[in-house]
Amino acid sequence: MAEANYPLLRRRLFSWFRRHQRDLPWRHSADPYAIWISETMLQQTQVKTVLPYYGRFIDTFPTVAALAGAPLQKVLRLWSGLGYYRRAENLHKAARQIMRQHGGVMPRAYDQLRALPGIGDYTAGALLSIAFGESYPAVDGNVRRVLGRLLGAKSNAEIHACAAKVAKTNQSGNLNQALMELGATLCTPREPRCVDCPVASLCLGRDDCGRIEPAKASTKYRAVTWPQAIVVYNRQILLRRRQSRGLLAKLWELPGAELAASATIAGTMAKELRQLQLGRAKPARLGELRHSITDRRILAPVLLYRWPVKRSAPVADPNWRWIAPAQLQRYATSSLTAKAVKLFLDYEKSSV
DNA sequence: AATACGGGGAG
DNA sequence: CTCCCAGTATT
Repeated sequence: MAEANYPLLRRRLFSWFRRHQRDLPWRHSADPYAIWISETMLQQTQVKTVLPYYGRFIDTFPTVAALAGAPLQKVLRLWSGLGYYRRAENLHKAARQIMRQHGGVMPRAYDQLRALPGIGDYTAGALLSIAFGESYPAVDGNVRRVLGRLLGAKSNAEIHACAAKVAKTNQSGNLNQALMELGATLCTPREPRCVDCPVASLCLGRDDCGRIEPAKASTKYRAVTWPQAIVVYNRQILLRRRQSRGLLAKLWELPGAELAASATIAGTMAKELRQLQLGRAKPARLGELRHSITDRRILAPVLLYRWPVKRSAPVADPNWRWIAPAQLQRYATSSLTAKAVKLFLDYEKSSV
């Protein structure tokens, strides 16, 4: 790792960022709470995906107190489709902790921020620098890549040292954002646009990023079949709530399950719908969805079951509920559930 | 150090 | 289709 002209680097980054930064809603706010929400939504999630969620969330929960006072299900509902739902649970939990321990005011000390669930090293640095104007690095995937190419920083320690030097200024929030913005718009993982880069003349990896790019770990995917049951009775469909831990915790979903090895769709659905006593009802197959959840590549056949009208009081379990399909958006669900219900509604519309 | 945890978009 | 990404918490 070579020495760098940090003052020049900071000047170039800052003036480029001032001129070329994207106009994003959270950049209009100086409220640490709003910045916290945006940084949490942006964890492992692209700007374009976050955009429709951010304003809605801030409007509904404008303050720490509003978030802390809301029921978790309402928070999860506003998070539906954004993924990594633990982030929403942690936000809710952290808001309540801030009410208890900090009088409802976002703490501005590193250790206090790190003690909040869902705030790790990156988010703590982002809040300290962007929201509180402290000279603190914020190292995310973009910064890691940018500094790797720009300065040849390889190890974690090197990258942090470089990031800290870049941020060693009273504009650390803007400098940190400039590094991230550069990584998101120009210094992209593939096909970086070095011709437009404000620091290309200082860059060790210019036009040679391929060789400076760290080796990427081989990702392994699992092919999964996960049937989705639309059980219809009296224009309503059946929804159930998932368990409190693990994948899609506490979200509502259509009955169904990941097929175990060597299991069949029919056998799995018979088990999942056992308490409904549908007998040997043969479902109609409305179509197939493809969806990804973390490492799973899901193939989801959507199956339509008609509830036998004569049976009464179908489901007593409070974690199962009949709903009108149009009411789905009142429930916290994953995108897979939303896609399956949409498929059903489109099917109904076309078959009338 | 590995693994779990969503989802959409790029190419 | 494969690969990637504005991370954190758990094991």
